[in-house]
Amino acid sequence: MRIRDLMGQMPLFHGLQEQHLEELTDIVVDQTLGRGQTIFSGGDEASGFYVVVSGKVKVFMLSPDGKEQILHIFGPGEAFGEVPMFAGGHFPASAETLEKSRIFFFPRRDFLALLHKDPSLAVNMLATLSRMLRQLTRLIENLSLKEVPSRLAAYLIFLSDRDKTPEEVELDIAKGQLASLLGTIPETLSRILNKMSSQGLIEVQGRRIRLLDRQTLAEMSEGGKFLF
Amino acid sequence: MRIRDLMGQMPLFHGLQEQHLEELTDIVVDQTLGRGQTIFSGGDEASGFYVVVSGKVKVFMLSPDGKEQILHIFGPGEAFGEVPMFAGGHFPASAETLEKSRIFFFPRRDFLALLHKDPSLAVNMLATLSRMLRQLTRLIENLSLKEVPSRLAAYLIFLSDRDKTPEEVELDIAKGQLASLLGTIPETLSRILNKMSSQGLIEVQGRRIRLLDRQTLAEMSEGGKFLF
DNA sequence: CGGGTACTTGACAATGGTCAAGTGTGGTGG
DNA sequence: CCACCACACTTGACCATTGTCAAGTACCCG
Repeated sequence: MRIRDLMGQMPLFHGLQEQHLEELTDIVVDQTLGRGQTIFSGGDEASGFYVVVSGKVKVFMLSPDGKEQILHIFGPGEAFGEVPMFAGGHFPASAETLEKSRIFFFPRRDFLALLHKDPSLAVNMLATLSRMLRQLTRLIENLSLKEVPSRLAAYLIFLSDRDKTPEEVELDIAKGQLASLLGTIPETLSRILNKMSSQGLIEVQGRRIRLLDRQTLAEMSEGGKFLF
Repeated sequence: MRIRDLMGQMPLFHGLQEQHLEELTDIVVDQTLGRGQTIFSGGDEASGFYVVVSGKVKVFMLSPDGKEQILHIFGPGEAFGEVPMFAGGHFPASAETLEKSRIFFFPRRDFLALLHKDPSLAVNMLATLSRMLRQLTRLIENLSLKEVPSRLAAYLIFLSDRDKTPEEVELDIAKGQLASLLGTIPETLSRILNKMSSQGLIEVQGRRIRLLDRQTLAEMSEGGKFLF
């Protein structure tokens, strides 16, 4: 598929003038990375931002002693690494592929020029950043105000809603990565999955999780402290 | 002071065309609120966003059982509540004055129209949102990857840098609010202040805190930059 | 089939939150 | 000017949640 058409499908570039889309295709850098490749590291000088074409990219931070907190996992059509474009010059977090991924890179200079020319591009970008702010707000809410079981319940409900599979979900990331996304460690996640199973809330078979009591899971995810 | 001049000083409106600044003065709603007044609550429908002219506003979330997590405290010249302007229609968090404050409110409709007309306004807004993203990223890093003493140390160092008072800082918010900003509760904060005192790191006299061992505090905070 | 990674399980420790009871302290009204 | 009240903060005893360390098991890929 042509680069031009791929970009036309990305929300970030919706409603752009044809001429500007063409200009973008001229400045974009197309790259394909294997699984587990580093795209940038926290603190790195930034010279542009990225969009996922295919695959999955995690954006995360590391504590001094190595614990990882995933901020977000980006899939096809989603942009990441925009913050240094507009504030400061370095990345506040790190990015790495979770699987073989195709990535578009947009150099800062050229992109900023285009931003000033096409207001819809700027407004799209504002929408993108706002969604990320909302997202991070939720993450903070979860980390600070809820316990791990609530976060897990919320994630399961979220997955089942997203994939429209009310009674069963399939994790699209490894359990260890899920732990990091939920702000905990694999051991704790494992124990909680176990506990939920023995309480008849779920049934775990590898990455497939059956939601036996969606009702209770939904209540837990609201944050109320229940039986644990 | 004239509204026009006040707005001219706000980073958000820097570099705007004179004509557009004038238009803004026509749509702005000027209001003054006493201490502890609610500006909006999480989940509320949003019809615009806000800028602090004077005073202090906290943006925060509440857990179902009442624990509060402050996301950020906004001072003069800072904008808040922009997320629903561009993504979804409701506020993800709540806002309340910490002291008597003067606030400008910008209605969504008129502001969006202006955004499409003046690219520098859009770019300023991108910068504002990006800074907030960076900030929330740090908050998440702290909540998830550091313990409370580290967060406190980082906050003290941050304050002393910000106010350029290397050996002593004056808290500009109540200790209870500081606890909520650091993702903990007053009791825990109190104990940690105590511990740091007995370790000879600091000396506490009400809201005045003497930094006796800046070196160690800096090491504890690991990385330093904190942006509350 | 072998080797490494991912995951699980157990015993333990510690961080931080809960509850309850003080101790200021500032502001207001008598 | 002082007494009092409300509110912010402190302190102590306790314990729940979660992380650490150390093995052990399952499972996928070559």
